[in-house]
Amino acid sequence: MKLKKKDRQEQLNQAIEQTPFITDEELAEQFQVSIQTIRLDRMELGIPEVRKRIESVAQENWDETLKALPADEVIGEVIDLELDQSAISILDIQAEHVFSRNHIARGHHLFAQANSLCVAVIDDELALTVNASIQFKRSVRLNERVVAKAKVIHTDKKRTTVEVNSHVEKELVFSGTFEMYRSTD
Amino acid sequence: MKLKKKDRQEQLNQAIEQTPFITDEELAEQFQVSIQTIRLDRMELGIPEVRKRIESVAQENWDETLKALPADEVIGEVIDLELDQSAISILDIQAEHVFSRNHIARGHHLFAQANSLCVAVIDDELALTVNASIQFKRSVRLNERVVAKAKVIHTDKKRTTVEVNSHVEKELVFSGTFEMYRSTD
DNA sequence: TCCAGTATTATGACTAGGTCCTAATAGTAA
DNA sequence: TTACTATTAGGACCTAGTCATAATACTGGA
Repeated sequence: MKLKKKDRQEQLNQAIEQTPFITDEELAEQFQVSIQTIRLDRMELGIPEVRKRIESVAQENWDETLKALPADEVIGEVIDLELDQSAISILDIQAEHVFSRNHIARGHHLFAQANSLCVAVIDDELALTVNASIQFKRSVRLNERVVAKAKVIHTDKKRTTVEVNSHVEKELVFSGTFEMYRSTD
Repeated sequence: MKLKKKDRQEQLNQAIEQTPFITDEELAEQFQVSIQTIRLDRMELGIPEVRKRIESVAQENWDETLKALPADEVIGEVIDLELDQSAISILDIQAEHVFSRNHIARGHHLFAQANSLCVAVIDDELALTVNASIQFKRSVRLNERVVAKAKVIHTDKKRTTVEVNSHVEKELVFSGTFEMYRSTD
Protein backbone atom coordinates (compact mmCIF):
# COMPACT_ATOMS: atom_id res chain seq x y z
CA MET A 1 0.00 0.00 0.00
CA LYS A 2 1.10 3.52 -0.77
CA LEU A 3 2.17 5.90 1.96
CA LYS A 4 -0.22 8.39 3.44
CA LYS A 5 0.49 12.03 2.77
CA LYS A 6 1.92 12.72 6.19
CA ASP A 7 4.32 9.79 6.14
CA ARG A 8 5.40 10.58 2.63
CA GLN A 9 6.18 14.15 3.53
CA GLU A 10 8.21 13.03 6.50
CA GLN A 11 10.25 10.68 4.36
CA LEU A 12 10.54 13.31 1.67
CA ASN A 13 12.07 15.67 4.16
CA GLN A 14 14.65 13.09 5.17
CA ALA A 15 15.41 12.07 1.60
CA ILE A 16 16.12 15.65 0.60
CA GLU A 17 18.22 16.26 3.69
CA GLN A 18 20.34 13.24 2.91
CA THR A 19 20.69 13.87 -0.81
CA PRO A 20 19.92 17.51 -1.50
CA PHE A 21 20.90 17.09 -5.16
CA ILE A 22 17.83 15.02 -6.03
CA THR A 23 15.31 16.44 -8.54
CA ASP A 24 11.52 16.39 -8.22
CA GLU A 25 11.39 13.91 -11.09
CA GLU A 26 13.63 11.45 -9.26
CA LEU A 27 11.65 11.93 -6.05
CA ALA A 28 8.38 11.30 -7.91
CA GLU A 29 9.85 8.08 -9.23
CA GLN A 30 11.09 7.09 -5.79
CA PHE A 31 7.75 7.67 -4.02
CA GLN A 32 5.62 6.49 -6.97
CA VAL A 33 3.59 9.69 -7.14
CA SER A 34 3.39 12.43 -9.75
CA ILE A 35 5.83 15.32 -9.96
CA GLN A 36 3.00 17.66 -9.00
CA THR A 37 2.46 15.86 -5.73
CA ILE A 38 6.14 16.18 -4.90
CA ARG A 39 5.92 19.87 -5.68
CA LEU A 40 2.86 20.36 -3.52
CA ASP A 41 4.70 18.55 -0.73
CA ARG A 42 7.75 20.76 -1.09
CA MET A 43 5.56 23.86 -0.99
CA GLU A 44 3.85 22.69 2.18
CA LEU A 45 7.15 21.82 3.80
CA GLY A 46 8.82 25.01 2.62
CA ILE A 47 11.58 23.15 0.79
CA PRO A 48 13.20 25.07 -2.07
CA GLU A 49 13.93 23.63 -5.51
CA VAL A 50 17.04 21.55 -6.30
CA ARG A 51 19.07 24.36 -7.77
CA LYS A 52 18.53 26.56 -4.73
CA ARG A 53 19.37 23.66 -2.44
CA ILE A 54 22.56 23.00 -4.36
CA GLU A 55 23.42 26.67 -4.22
CA SER A 56 23.07 26.85 -0.47
CA VAL A 57 25.28 23.79 0.01
CA ALA A 58 27.82 25.47 -2.28
CA GLN A 59 27.52 28.73 -0.40
CA GLU A 60 28.40 27.08 2.89
CA ASN A 61 31.44 25.55 1.32
CA TRP A 62 32.49 28.84 -0.20
CA ASP A 63 32.29 30.67 3.09
CA GLU A 64 34.53 28.09 4.66
CA THR A 65 36.95 28.19 1.77
CA LEU A 66 37.27 31.93 2.24
CA LYS A 67 37.93 31.48 5.91
CA ALA A 68 40.60 28.91 5.17
CA LEU A 69 42.26 31.01 2.48
CA PRO A 70 44.48 33.15 4.69
CA ALA A 71 46.43 30.01 5.50
CA ASP A 72 49.11 32.08 7.20
CA GLU A 73 46.54 33.12 9.72
CA VAL A 74 46.88 32.43 13.38
CA ILE A 75 44.82 29.56 14.77
CA GLY A 76 42.47 31.28 17.18
CA GLU A 77 41.92 35.00 17.41
CA VAL A 78 44.76 37.33 18.32
CA ILE A 79 43.60 39.86 20.87
CA ASP A 80 46.94 41.37 21.82
CA LEU A 81 50.29 41.49 20.06
CA GLU A 82 53.56 43.19 20.83
CA LEU A 83 56.10 42.11 18.26
CA ASP A 84 59.14 40.29 19.62
CA GLN A 85 57.68 40.50 23.11
CA SER A 86 54.32 38.93 23.76
CA ALA A 87 50.98 37.93 22.29
CA ILE A 88 47.62 36.61 23.38
CA SER A 89 45.07 34.63 21.42
CA ILE A 90 41.78 32.94 22.22
CA LEU A 91 40.37 29.75 20.75
CA ASP A 92 36.81 28.64 21.36
CA ILE A 93 36.65 24.87 21.33
CA GLN A 94 33.94 23.76 18.95
CA ALA A 95 32.63 20.47 17.64
CA GLU A 96 35.33 20.20 14.98
CA HIS A 97 38.07 20.37 17.61
CA VAL A 98 36.95 17.50 19.83
CA PHE A 99 36.81 13.74 19.81
CA SER A 100 33.18 12.91 19.14
CA ARG A 101 33.20 10.18 21.76
CA ASN A 102 34.11 12.17 24.84
CA HIS A 103 34.06 15.80 23.70
CA ILE A 104 37.67 16.34 24.71
CA ALA A 105 39.71 18.68 22.52
CA ARG A 106 42.30 16.99 20.37
CA GLY A 107 45.80 17.93 21.44
CA HIS A 108 46.99 19.21 18.12
CA HIS A 109 44.52 22.08 18.16
CA LEU A 110 46.00 23.42 21.37
CA PHE A 111 49.42 22.90 19.88
CA ALA A 112 48.39 24.71 16.70
CA GLN A 113 47.06 27.67 18.65
CA ALA A 114 50.29 27.96 20.63
CA ASN A 115 52.61 27.29 17.73
CA SER A 116 50.96 29.75 15.35
CA LEU A 117 50.99 32.38 18.08
CA CYS A 118 54.75 31.91 18.31
CA VAL A 119 55.03 32.47 14.57
CA ALA A 120 52.89 35.59 14.84
CA VAL A 121 54.84 37.16 17.69
CA ILE A 122 58.10 37.07 15.74
CA ASP A 123 58.81 40.21 13.76
CA ASP A 124 60.54 38.58 10.82
CA GLU A 125 59.67 37.41 7.33
CA LEU A 126 60.30 33.82 8.19
CA ALA A 127 59.64 32.01 11.45
CA LEU A 128 59.82 28.25 11.78
CA THR A 129 59.57 26.00 14.78
CA VAL A 130 62.75 24.05 15.50
CA ASN A 131 62.04 22.39 18.84
CA ALA A 132 59.18 22.34 21.24
CA SER A 133 58.62 20.88 24.64
CA ILE A 134 54.99 20.84 25.68
CA GLN A 135 52.73 19.67 28.45
CA PHE A 136 48.99 19.11 28.35
CA LYS A 137 48.04 19.91 31.95
CA ARG A 138 44.40 18.98 31.80
CA SER A 139 41.99 18.10 29.03
CA VAL A 140 39.91 20.85 27.46
CA ARG A 141 36.25 20.29 26.67
CA LEU A 142 33.72 21.36 24.10
CA ASN A 143 32.66 25.02 24.41
CA GLU A 144 35.54 25.98 26.65
CA ARG A 145 37.56 29.05 25.76
CA VAL A 146 41.32 28.67 25.67
CA VAL A 147 43.42 31.80 26.20
CA ALA A 148 47.01 31.38 25.08
CA LYS A 149 49.69 33.80 26.23
CA ALA A 150 53.03 33.81 24.47
CA LYS A 151 56.10 35.47 25.89
CA VAL A 152 59.47 35.83 24.20
CA ILE A 153 62.06 34.79 26.75
CA HIS A 154 65.26 34.79 24.76
CA THR A 155 66.53 35.99 21.39
CA ASP A 156 69.81 35.79 19.57
CA LYS A 157 70.85 36.24 15.94
CA LYS A 158 68.86 33.39 14.44
CA ARG A 159 66.85 31.87 17.26
CA THR A 160 64.04 32.99 19.48
CA THR A 161 62.63 31.09 22.43
CA VAL A 162 58.96 31.59 23.22
CA GLU A 163 57.05 30.33 26.20
CA VAL A 164 53.32 29.74 25.85
CA ASN A 165 50.82 29.11 28.63
CA SER A 166 47.20 28.42 27.81
CA HIS A 167 44.40 28.73 30.33
CA VAL A 168 40.71 27.96 30.56
CA GLU A 169 39.35 30.43 33.09
CA LYS A 170 42.10 30.48 35.74
CA GLU A 171 43.27 26.96 35.09
CA LEU A 172 46.44 26.11 33.19
CA VAL A 173 45.65 23.56 30.49
CA PHE A 174 48.71 23.68 28.25
CA SER A 175 52.22 24.95 28.45
CA GLY A 176 55.09 24.79 26.06
CA THR A 177 58.47 26.16 25.16
CA PHE A 178 59.11 26.75 21.49
CA GLU A 179 62.47 27.34 19.91
CA MET A 180 61.96 29.25 16.70
CA TYR A 181 64.27 29.87 13.76
CA ARG A 182 63.78 33.20 12.01
CA SER A 183 65.24 35.35 9.26
CA THR A 184 64.43 38.47 7.24
CA ASP A 185 65.27 36.67 4.06
CA MET B 1 39.93 51.29 -24.32
CA LYS B 2 38.36 47.89 -24.12
CA LEU B 3 40.41 44.82 -23.32
CA LYS B 4 41.78 42.58 -26.02
CA LYS B 5 40.32 39.10 -26.26
CA LYS B 6 43.28 37.42 -24.63
CA ASP B 7 43.37 39.76 -21.65
CA ARG B 8 39.64 39.55 -21.20
CA GLN B 9 39.73 35.78 -21.17
CA GLU B 10 42.50 35.82 -18.61
CA GLN B 11 40.53 38.13 -16.34
CA LEU B 12 37.37 36.15 -16.98
CA ASN B 13 39.10 33.05 -15.75
CA GLN B 14 40.15 34.79 -12.56
CA ALA B 15 36.76 36.38 -12.02
CA ILE B 16 35.01 33.04 -12.26
CA GLU B 17 37.55 31.38 -10.03
CA GLN B 18 37.02 34.01 -7.38
CA THR B 19 33.24 34.15 -7.63
CA PRO B 20 32.00 30.98 -9.31
CA PHE B 21 28.39 32.00 -8.66
CA ILE B 22 28.43 34.77 -11.25
CA THR B 23 26.15 34.44 -14.31
CA ASP B 24 27.06 35.17 -17.92
CA GLU B 25 24.78 38.19 -17.82
CA GLU B 26 26.63 39.69 -14.88
CA LEU B 27 29.96 38.92 -16.50
CA ALA B 28 28.82 40.58 -19.75
CA GLU B 29 27.90 43.66 -17.75
CA GLN B 30 31.23 43.62 -15.93
CA PHE B 31 33.36 43.30 -19.06
CA GLN B 32 31.10 45.48 -21.21
CA VAL B 33 30.65 42.87 -23.92
CA SER B 34 27.65 40.86 -25.04
CA ILE B 35 26.49 37.68 -23.37
CA GLN B 36 27.44 35.78 -26.50
CA THR B 37 31.03 36.89 -26.23
CA ILE B 38 31.18 35.69 -22.65
CA ARG B 39 29.76 32.36 -23.77
CA LEU B 40 32.26 32.02 -26.59
CA ASP B 41 35.02 32.81 -24.09
CA ARG B 42 33.75 30.18 -21.68
CA MET B 43 33.63 27.61 -24.48
CA GLU B 44 37.20 28.38 -25.50
CA LEU B 45 38.39 28.22 -21.91
CA GLY B 46 36.38 25.10 -21.18
CA ILE B 47 34.51 26.72 -18.30
CA PRO B 48 31.10 25.20 -17.53
CA GLU B 49 27.91 27.18 -16.88
CA VAL B 50 27.03 28.72 -13.52
CA ARG B 51 24.74 25.96 -12.38
CA LYS B 52 27.35 23.31 -13.05
CA ARG B 53 29.99 25.41 -11.31
CA ILE B 54 27.74 25.83 -8.30
CA GLU B 55 27.02 22.13 -8.30
CA SER B 56 30.68 21.18 -8.26
CA VAL B 57 31.39 23.57 -5.38
CA ALA B 58 28.46 22.01 -3.54
CA GLN B 59 29.69 18.53 -4.37
CA GLU B 60 33.10 19.26 -2.84
CA ASN B 61 31.43 20.52 0.27
CA TRP B 62 29.23 17.47 0.46
CA ASP B 63 32.16 15.11 0.10
CA GLU B 64 34.05 16.93 2.80
CA THR B 65 31.09 16.92 5.12
CA LEU B 66 31.01 13.15 4.80
CA LYS B 67 34.75 12.90 5.26
CA ALA B 68 34.75 15.25 8.25
CA LEU B 69 32.21 13.15 10.10
CA PRO B 70 34.69 10.71 11.61
CA ALA B 71 36.34 13.59 13.50
CA ASP B 72 38.36 11.04 15.47
CA GLU B 73 40.16 10.19 12.30
CA VAL B 74 43.91 10.18 12.06
CA ILE B 75 45.55 13.09 10.29
CA GLY B 76 47.17 11.52 7.25
CA GLU B 77 46.55 8.02 6.02
CA VAL B 78 47.37 5.02 8.20
CA ILE B 79 49.14 2.38 6.14
CA ASP B 80 50.24 0.09 8.93
CA LEU B 81 49.03 -0.42 12.47
CA GLU B 82 49.94 -2.86 15.20
CA LEU B 83 48.08 -1.90 18.33
CA ASP B 84 50.24 -1.00 21.31
CA GLN B 85 53.33 -1.52 19.21
CA SER B 86 53.78 0.56 16.11
CA ALA B 87 52.03 2.47 13.34
CA ILE B 88 52.86 4.24 10.11
CA SER B 89 50.97 7.03 8.36
CA ILE B 90 51.60 9.19 5.33
CA LEU B 91 50.63 12.79 4.81
CA ASP B 92 50.90 14.50 1.43
CA ILE B 93 51.64 18.15 1.95
CA GLN B 94 49.16 20.20 -0.03
CA ALA B 95 48.38 23.86 -0.47
CA GLU B 96 46.28 24.03 2.68
CA HIS B 97 49.19 22.86 4.82
CA VAL B 98 51.77 25.44 3.81
CA PHE B 99 52.54 29.10 4.33
CA SER B 100 51.50 30.76 1.08
CA ARG B 101 54.60 32.94 1.10
CA ASN B 102 57.28 30.30 1.03
CA HIS B 103 55.40 27.01 0.57
CA ILE B 104 56.83 25.56 3.77
CA ALA B 105 54.54 23.28 5.76
CA ARG B 106 53.21 24.75 8.97
CA GLY B 107 54.60 22.95 11.99
CA HIS B 108 51.30 22.04 13.56
CA HIS B 109 50.35 19.78 10.66
CA LEU B 110 53.42 17.62 11.23
CA PHE B 111 52.61 17.67 14.91
CA ALA B 112 49.00 16.69 14.21
CA GLN B 113 50.05 13.78 12.03
CA ALA B 114 52.40 12.49 14.72
CA ASN B 115 50.09 13.16 17.64
CA SER B 116 47.04 11.56 16.07
CA LEU B 117 49.12 8.55 15.12
CA CYS B 118 50.05 8.18 18.79
CA VAL B 119 46.36 8.22 19.68
CA ALA B 120 45.63 5.61 17.02
CA VAL B 121 48.35 3.21 18.09
CA ILE B 122 47.00 2.97 21.61
CA ASP B 123 44.55 0.14 22.14
CA ASP B 124 42.30 1.87 24.66
CA GLU B 125 39.05 3.77 24.70
CA LEU B 126 40.72 6.97 25.76
CA ALA B 127 44.15 8.25 24.80
CA LEU B 128 45.28 11.77 25.57
CA THR B 129 48.61 13.49 25.14
CA VAL B 130 50.20 14.58 28.41
CA ASN B 131 53.67 15.73 27.38
CA ALA B 132 55.58 15.95 24.17
CA SER B 133 59.05 16.88 23.23
CA ILE B 134 59.51 17.49 19.54
CA GLN B 135 62.09 18.61 17.03
CA PHE B 136 61.53 19.94 13.55
CA LYS B 137 64.68 18.74 11.79
CA ARG B 138 64.17 20.43 8.45
CA SER B 139 61.28 22.26 6.81
CA VAL B 140 58.90 20.30 4.64
CA ARG B 141 57.69 21.73 1.35
CA LEU B 142 54.59 21.64 -0.79
CA ASN B 143 53.96 18.30 -2.52
CA GLU B 144 56.38 16.40 -0.32
CA ARG B 145 55.18 13.17 1.26
CA VAL B 146 55.75 12.78 4.97
CA VAL B 147 55.93 9.25 6.35
CA ALA B 148 55.50 9.11 10.12
CA LYS B 149 56.52 6.02 12.06
CA ALA B 150 55.31 5.63 15.61
CA LYS B 151 56.84 3.14 18.03
CA VAL B 152 55.64 2.41 21.55
CA ILE B 153 58.74 2.44 23.73
CA HIS B 154 57.30 2.13 27.20
CA THR B 155 54.00 1.30 28.87
CA ASP B 156 52.78 1.13 32.43
CA LYS B 157 49.36 1.12 34.06
CA LYS B 158 48.17 4.53 32.90
CA ARG B 159 50.90 5.91 30.68
CA THR B 160 52.37 5.02 27.34
CA THR B 161 55.40 6.64 25.74
CA VAL B 162 55.50 6.78 21.96
CA GLU B 163 58.35 7.85 19.76
CA VAL B 164 57.56 9.25 16.33
CA ASN B 165 60.00 9.88 13.50
CA SER B 166 58.79 11.45 10.28
CA HIS B 167 60.72 11.28 7.04
CA VAL B 168 60.53 12.74 3.56
CA GLU B 169 62.25 10.19 1.36
CA LYS B 170 65.23 9.12 3.49
CA GLU B 171 65.50 12.39 5.34
CA LEU B 172 64.33 12.88 8.92
CA VAL B 173 62.13 15.99 9.12
CA PHE B 174 60.43 15.62 12.47
CA SER B 175 60.90 13.63 15.61
CA GLY B 176 59.07 13.63 18.87
CA THR B 177 58.44 11.75 22.06
CA PHE B 178 54.86 11.69 23.29
CA GLU B 179 53.74 10.70 26.72
CA MET B 180 50.14 9.53 26.53
CA TYR B 181 47.54 8.99 29.19
CA ARG B 182 45.08 6.20 28.49
CA SER B 183 42.21 4.29 30.06
CA THR B 184 39.48 1.83 29.15
CA ASP B 185 36.96 4.01 30.86
C1' DT C 1 42.53 51.63 -49.71
C1' DC C 2 40.74 47.28 -50.11
C1' DC C 3 40.62 42.55 -48.67
C1' DA C 4 40.98 38.59 -45.54
C1' DG C 5 40.62 36.86 -41.36
C1' DT C 6 39.35 37.30 -36.70
C1' DA C 7 36.23 39.04 -33.17
C1' DT C 8 31.90 40.30 -31.78
C1' DT C 9 27.00 40.51 -31.72
C1' DA C 10 22.33 38.96 -33.00
C1' DT C 11 18.76 35.68 -33.62
C1' DG C 12 16.11 31.58 -33.19
C1' DA C 13 15.14 26.89 -31.71
C1' DC C 14 15.61 23.94 -27.88
C1' DT C 15 16.70 22.23 -22.81
C1' DA C 16 16.20 21.30 -17.64
C1' DG C 17 14.06 22.10 -13.73
C1' DG C 18 11.50 24.51 -12.10
C1' DT C 19 6.99 28.39 -10.50
C1' DC C 20 2.21 29.61 -10.51
C1' DC C 21 -2.44 28.98 -11.63
C1' DT C 22 -6.56 26.52 -12.98
C1' DA C 23 -9.14 22.46 -13.56
C1' DA C 24 -10.28 17.72 -13.57
C1' DT C 25 -10.33 13.32 -11.25
C1' DA C 26 -9.84 9.95 -7.25
C1' DG C 27 -10.53 8.52 -2.60
C1' DT C 28 -12.66 8.71 1.80
C1' DA C 29 -15.62 9.60 5.71
C1' DA C 30 -20.07 11.29 7.66
C1' DT D 1 -24.97 10.88 -1.80
C1' DT D 2 -22.48 14.69 -0.56
C1' DA D 3 -18.47 17.21 1.02
C1' DC D 4 -13.92 17.48 1.48
C1' DT D 5 -9.20 16.37 0.85
C1' DA D 6 -5.61 14.43 -2.04
C1' DT D 7 -3.74 13.71 -6.34
C1' DT D 8 -2.92 14.44 -11.09
C1' DA D 9 -2.85 17.09 -15.42
C1' DG D 10 -2.10 20.95 -18.36
C1' DG D 11 -0.52 25.34 -19.93
C1' DA D 12 1.94 29.71 -19.58
C1' DC D 13 6.04 31.56 -17.99
C1' DC D 14 10.95 31.78 -15.93
C1' DT D 15 16.18 31.42 -15.74
C1' DA D 16 20.34 30.34 -17.42
C1' DG D 17 21.84 28.20 -20.27
C1' DT D 18 23.33 25.03 -25.29
C1' DC D 19 23.92 24.84 -30.24
C1' DA D 20 23.84 26.54 -34.86
C1' DT D 21 23.69 30.13 -38.24
C1' DA D 22 24.30 34.61 -39.92
C1' DA D 23 25.37 39.31 -39.94
C1' DT D 24 28.34 43.02 -38.65
C1' DA D 25 32.71 45.24 -36.80
C1' DC D 26 37.53 45.60 -36.36
C1' DT D 27 42.33 45.18 -37.66
C1' DG D 28 46.71 44.16 -40.00
C1' DG D 29 49.09 43.61 -44.27
C1' DA D 30 49.73 44.01 -49.55
